[in-house]
Order: sequence, then C-alpha cells, then structure tokens
Amino acid sequence: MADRPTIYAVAAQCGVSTTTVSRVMQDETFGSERTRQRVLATALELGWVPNGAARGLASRRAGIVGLLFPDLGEPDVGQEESPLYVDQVIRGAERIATHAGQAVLIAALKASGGKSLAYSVASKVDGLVIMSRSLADKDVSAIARTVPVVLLAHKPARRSLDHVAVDNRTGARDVTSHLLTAHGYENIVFVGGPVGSPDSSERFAGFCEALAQAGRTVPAQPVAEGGFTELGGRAVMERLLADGQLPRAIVFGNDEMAIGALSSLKRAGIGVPDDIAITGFDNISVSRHVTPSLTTVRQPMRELGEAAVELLLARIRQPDATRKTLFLSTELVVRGSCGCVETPVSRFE
Amino acid sequence: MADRPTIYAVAAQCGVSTTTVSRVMQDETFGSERTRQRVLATALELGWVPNGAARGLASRRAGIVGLLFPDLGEPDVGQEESPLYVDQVIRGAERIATHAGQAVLIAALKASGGKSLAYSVASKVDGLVIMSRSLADKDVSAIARTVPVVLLAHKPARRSLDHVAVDNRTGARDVTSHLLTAHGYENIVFVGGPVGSPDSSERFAGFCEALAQAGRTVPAQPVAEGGFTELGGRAVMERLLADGQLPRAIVFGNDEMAIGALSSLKRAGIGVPDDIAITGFDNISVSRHVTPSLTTVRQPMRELGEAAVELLLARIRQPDATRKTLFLSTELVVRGSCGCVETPVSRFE
DNA sequence: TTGTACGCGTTATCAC
DNA sequence: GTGATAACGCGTACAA
Repeated sequence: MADRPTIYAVAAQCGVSTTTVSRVMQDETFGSERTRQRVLATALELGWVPNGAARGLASRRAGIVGLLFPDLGEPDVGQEESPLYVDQVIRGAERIATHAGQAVLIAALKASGGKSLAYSVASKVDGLVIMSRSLADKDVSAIARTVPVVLLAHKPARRSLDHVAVDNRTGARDVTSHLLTAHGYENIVFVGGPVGSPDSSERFAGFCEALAQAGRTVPAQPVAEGGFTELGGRAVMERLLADGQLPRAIVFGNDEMAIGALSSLKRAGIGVPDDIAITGFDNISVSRHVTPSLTTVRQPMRELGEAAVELLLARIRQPDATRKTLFLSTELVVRGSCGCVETPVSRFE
Repeated sequence: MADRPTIYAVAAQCGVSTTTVSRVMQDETFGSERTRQRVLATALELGWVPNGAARGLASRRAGIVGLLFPDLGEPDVGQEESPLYVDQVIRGAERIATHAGQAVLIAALKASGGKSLAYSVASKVDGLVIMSRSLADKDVSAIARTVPVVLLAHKPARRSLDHVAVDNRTGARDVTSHLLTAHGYENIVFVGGPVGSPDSSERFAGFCEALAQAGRTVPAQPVAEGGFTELGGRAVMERLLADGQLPRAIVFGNDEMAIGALSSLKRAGIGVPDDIAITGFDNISVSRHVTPSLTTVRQPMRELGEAAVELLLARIRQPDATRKTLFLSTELVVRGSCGCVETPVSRFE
C-alpha cells in the first residue's frame, strides 16, 4: 500500500520513456509488439496502475459520470424491501455508463445541505444527471455552467439543458382509453394532483384526449384535486360519496390518491370494480397488493436512467449540440381495479 | 463551459494568494472574516469550483469510495420491480459514505471482462468494497495491494482483508428454534445447497445447534441437497414424497428450494403448514407472495453495505490496524408456512 | 495571518 | 515508432 509505483518507475524499469508507457496503457494498438509486451509485463510486475487523479488532471477527463437524486430520508424499516424507483434509475444509468467505459458516481441529496455534496460531486465528474427535486434550481444552473448536465424528470426546463422525462400525457390517455374501449364505461372523471403541478396537468390533458378521441364530452378541468396524497384521495372520495353522484370510473392522477379512495370505498361498502372502477398512475409497489389490485401506469424508471446517461454522453462529446428533450413512453399495467380479471400474483411455474 | 476558472484566477481577482483561497475552501474557520467573505464571493462570482482531479492529485485523497458488485445480467423485464439485494447494499453504502463526506462510485462487474473496469475504478477511489462473486480472487488480491479493500459476503477470506458477512449460523438456528419452540414439531430435517457451499454448511451447523439445544438427535448431515435452486428443491421434495416418510417440518437452506418444494407439495395435495411445515432462507421477494407465504430469514443487505463502508473508512484512516471480520445478525421473518397465523399484506391505514 | 514555490503522476505537444 | 518537456490545477511545507 505504501509508495505505489509511478509511471516513471515503470518506464525506467523497462528502459522506455513515460510517453511510451502512457500510450501503451491508452491505445490498444500502439507501438511495436515487443515494446507493448515489455511495458505491460513490467507494469504487472510492479503492480502499477495509472493514477486516476493524475490522469484526470492531465487529460481533463475523469471517466466518471455523476447521478444526483433526492434523499428520501431515513429508510423505512418496514418498507425497506419496496423497490425504490431511484434504484431502477441508478441501475439503468450504471448499465449505459459502464458500457461506455464510464464509472458512475452517485449521491443522495438531502433537502437541506445537499448542496455542498452536489458541488463536490460536480467537480469530480465529466457530466451529471440530476433527478427531479434533488437540488434547488439556482444550484442546478450554477453547476450546469461548470459541467454538462442532463435533467431527469424535472419539470419542463426553461434552461437550455438536456432533459429526459416521462410521457405523462400518453400514459393518461392510454389508461383512459382502456376504460373507454375495453370496458365501455360511460361516466368517467379525473382527479388531479396539486394545482399547478405540471405532471397533473399533463395527465389531465391525456385524459381529455382519450375522451375527445372517443367522442365524449371533454371537461374543462379535473373533477377534484387530491394533492397527490393518499389522504387527499380519501378526502376527494368522501366528498364524491357525500354528493351521491358517483361516476362509473375514476382516473386518479397517481396511485397514492387511488389507494386512499379505495379505502374510502371499502368502508362505504361500494364495490370496486363492480360499482365503480378506479385507476392510478406511477405503479408504486403497494399498488399490486391492494384489493382489488390497482390498474395503473408504469413509469419506465430504468429506461429513464439509461436515456439520461446516453444523452449526457452525447452532450459531453458535443458540448455545442442543440438541446434535446426526450419523452419516454409509459406502460399500461392492467390489474383488477379497472374491471379486468385479476391475474393472480404469479406463483411457481 | 469553456475555460473553467482556476484557483489562480480567483486569487488574482481578489488580491490574495492561492494558498489563502485553498485554505478558505477547506477550512471553515480559516482566516479573517473579511478575507473569507471576499474569497467566497469572488469564487461564486467567477463560478469557480475546485477541480476534483487536481485536488485528488495534490492531496492524495479522492474523496470517493468504490463499490463493486456482480452484474446479474440483462434486467429481467417481468421481474424488474423486484428489489434486488444489490440495491439495498448500494443504498446502505451510499448513506454512510455521504455522511462521511465521501461520494460513492459504483460498478457492476460482468463475469467476463469486468476486470479492466474494476482496475479503472480502483484507480479513482480511496478504498473499495467488493461484493462476493464480483471478481476473481487474484484480481481482488492485486487491487488490494493498491488500495484498501473490504470484502462483502465473500466466502471466508483467507487473505488479510477486512470482511463483512451475514451470520448464517445464527439465522438457521433461529428459524429452527422457532419450529421447535413455537410449534413443538418433532421430526425436523434440513435440506442443504450445493455440496461444499460454505453458506450451506454454516446454515446446517445452525440447524444442528438448535436441535442440540433442544435435546434432540443431531443428524450428521443434511437429509438431502437441493443445489440452492427451485428445481433442486422440487426434486428433493419428490423424492421425500416417494419415500413416503414425510417429516413434520423441513428447514430449507434457501428460499428457492423451499418454493420448489411448495409447488411439489401442492401438486401432491399435501397441506402446508398443516401436514408439513416449510421454511426458507434469504427472504427473496417472491417469498412473501407464495401460498402459504414463506417463513424465512432475512439477510440485512442494507446494513451490510453500511458496515462495509464503515469498515472501509476506518481502514483508510488506519491502514495498519488489524484486520476485522464482522458478522451481522439475520432476522427471522415469520409468515405462514411454518404454521403461524399468516399476517395479511398490509393494505391501507 | 498570509505568501512563495514545489510536487503530486499523468497526458499532450512537439521534436526526432 | 519514440522521447523530452511543458502543462494540468491544486495542496502544503516553509518562509515571512
């Protein structure tokens, strides 16, 4: 561990210049076969590995891409087996980066104080993928001035940054169309998230598109807003129940709200999907386990990670290319709450 | 993006030496308040961030720890939501490292060709956590000569490397004791994994300990070997069924085998747990969803990641401290297959 | 408290 | 095909 050998030692040992050693290490096809073998052999003999920092300094390339994501707080002991969507993104990013010979530096940013960590990471990498809600906009901007940045699932970026996001609109359209086409429900409504949420309005737009496509009346706005929370979904459902005018189906803006609604309906003795059909959005892990299991829309998190790194690598190669925005398709996950026959959790064989 | 400013630019701009700038960036309490503020202000103004590579080269510290894990191959489309245990390890490692101001570099190593990536990562970090089956032993040794290494869940390390692993023996003892104490089963047998697997023999040893503790006859060896696969578990079960001498309970060396056995029993019309009780080991994600749900032993993957990085940081601080091996406790996961009342998957509220 | 000057280990730019 | 040498940007003895 002490005194690691340097390129000088290797060069001296086998009687060539450091230049030659350096080139042999980088270029698979450099020099005469004899020189190559000699260099490689002594490197192995001395146990020499090129120093990453020195390499990075001289070549101005770290060979590392960074991934910043929001820290969701202390791990929830009971829930710790639930697949966090961030994990999927990490795996996707790792896959593409490795393929391109880049390593991946990851950092979970806490809501407070993640800032310095973010700058620290930024100084060590050739480029950065920043996930939504990891970092304040101004810090993102500052960092983006020092290193290429790709935004992941951020709200529509005003800046000139590359951006990868999910096609919320089509996802919502698909699930709504399913309700319309496969089940022929007449009275379908949409429950949105927080007012002003871009995700929510995109999903509402998709909902409307499906309705229009089917020749139905298109509402001007969501029938209610549930704030994207389970509690909010329950509150909305209680109100709808009180009104006494239940629709035949409800498209919720996300899974949490749908699950909240499910609990209200259960308590009220209303059957799902027989009396009313319910759908969500996101495909969070509990959606599969509620009763009935929730029909929803899956976000392709792994693919998001992959696409983000691909975009980033392209940007690193061509810093002046025009900014790109990529929308990935969602996938309809049909389960029981829409009225389809529930496929049981797969057992064996 | 072009021509990032250097420490010289900042020093010149605010009329101090580079030393002062450097110190202000590292030491929260350096210099007069006035100087500090001036430096910080111009750094912000110029958008200067200390170059990570230069820093690493000069200080001989990268501020990065690496994590090498085996690449499980192409993601399985259907299964992609299953929480991979590696993800848990990553999160644990990330948590501790971040806390210590270190970033985490991750790399999935393919069975073939992961070697060069491993060396590349090794050259960029201050230390490395290497998970079991990521890398050939000789490469681990070679890397360990250039940078501190902690082995994670490796088979008992012959080398003088720090090592974190799971206490298989106690886990197996716990689950066996549960069968003995909580249910009072008389005839209990153990089905092992591949012959020669250290994990399998440790678990068998724990099984025997529990038996001995309860004053039962201790077998010399497992009643059968199922190779740690679902198919193997099924084969073993078929044979036991053919013999006609069913034990009252079977402790399987891992979940896969237990699940294979479950399917055989179902087909044979034997009731679990009423006719025969079954337990597994590992707590893989499907264990929760089979019928009956599988009583098993959870391996604390997140804690493994945390412990490994803690050990690594200690090792980096004190390269010459004596080698440490850490065994983490497992956790008994009681579900339905042992005969306990099955707790339903938690719904809402 | 602050500044000078050297070294960290490699790559890149020229020469040969 | 190969070699000398100047960057690369920062940390840090040492000096002031």
